Amino acid sequence: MTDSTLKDDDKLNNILKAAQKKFAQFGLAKTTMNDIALELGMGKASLYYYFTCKEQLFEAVVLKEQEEFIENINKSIKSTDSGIALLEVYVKRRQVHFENCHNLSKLKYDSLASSPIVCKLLGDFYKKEAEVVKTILEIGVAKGEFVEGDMSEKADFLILVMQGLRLATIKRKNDTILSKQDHAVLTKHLVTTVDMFVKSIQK
Amino acid sequence: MTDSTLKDDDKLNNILKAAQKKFAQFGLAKTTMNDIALELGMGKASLYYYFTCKEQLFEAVVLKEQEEFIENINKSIKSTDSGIALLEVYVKRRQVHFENCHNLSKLKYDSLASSPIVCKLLGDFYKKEAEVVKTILEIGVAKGEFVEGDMSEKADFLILVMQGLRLATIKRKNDTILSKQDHAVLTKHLVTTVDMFVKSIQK
DNA sequence: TTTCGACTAAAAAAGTATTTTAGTCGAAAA
DNA sequence: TTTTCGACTAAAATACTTTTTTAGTCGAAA
Repeated sequence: MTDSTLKDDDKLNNILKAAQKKFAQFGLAKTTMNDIALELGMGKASLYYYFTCKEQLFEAVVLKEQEEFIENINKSIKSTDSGIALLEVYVKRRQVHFENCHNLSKLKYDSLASSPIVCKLLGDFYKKEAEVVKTILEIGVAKGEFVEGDMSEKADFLILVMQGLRLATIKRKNDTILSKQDHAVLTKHLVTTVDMFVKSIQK
Repeated sequence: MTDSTLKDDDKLNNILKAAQKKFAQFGLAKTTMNDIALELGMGKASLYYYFTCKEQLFEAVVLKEQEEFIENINKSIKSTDSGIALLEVYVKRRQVHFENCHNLSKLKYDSLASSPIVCKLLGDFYKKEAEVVKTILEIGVAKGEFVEGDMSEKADFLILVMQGLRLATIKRKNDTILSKQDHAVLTKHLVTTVDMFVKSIQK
């Protein structure tokens, strides 16, 4: 790797970080390319040297967030060999991820919340999650913790319920951003759900 | 009860039915008092003889829907004495209710979806449901089916999960109205959830 | 007691003018 | 050659204005 490539990566990373900050602050629709350029102290036109359009930049930010989360879980998968323990880790890490940097989840009331790019990113995230949970469940089966069966279907179901708990919690709070306390309560409910789920597939 | 009271009730019922039909068709915001009057073949002004405002009429429609559902469940409670069986009945009846006549659930994209009256009605429904589910769970405890504990909390949790499943299902369908098939899949997920829940509190 | 035509005030909708913003391009730094 | 940016445009968002629709009233009539 040459020096110039390193510098390129650094520059790109700075842009992504600035964009992430602004998108998290204002949402996709209300963040302008100028906002991001200003944050970086550079001209707006320069951004277009790195990204062809605003949506591509947003996509890159979200993809980075998603990858960090998934990699994080994958590390745990390598170092833990209990399906039950992994599910516990998973649900808690997931919560931290949503609480801290999930730019997608902040788009609830963004006018672009159901734009093609956002839908695609949400769908992709769900697929990645389903894959990871399926892997965890299969580890549990291999270790003799869980009964055998269609783990793909069970993973989908668990994720659906977790997504639902988040949505229902937000709705009950009149669609406002969840407070620290709300997140804590949601975490408790999620853990209860996972416990219940584990019990239902446990040998 | 006199003849005239009967006639009054009949008239009121007709208005409620017409209003229910129109609200289900267009939602709260897009249904005009004229639409409802036209449906009844009467003048708009006459409606104001029975209801002081549009919101009061809507409230009456939703309250009627809610009462029908709750009464329906209460009948089953009187004729069944197994908590497990009652939960199964409950989840299925609930689905039928949402599928057929839940005017509140059709307001997702209504501009008045978060108006005070709608919020109040949703909150009231949740409280009524929580009460009913708590009663069911307590029957289960009394019959020795379920372990003892805070049944109020457990009822809240179960309802939260059920609400969540519905919301998550709708969201995955890009916030469109659920088809018959979608409802069937949702019902399956709800039943699975209740089974899981029962297993987790079973003696 | 119940119905409704005629009315008003307020809100929604449609239409228009103005401003902002995404994205381009060519020239100039680096 | 790679990167930056000022100046520009077309399109979209916003602000503003006018027109239409609608909730709700009232007095008269059935």
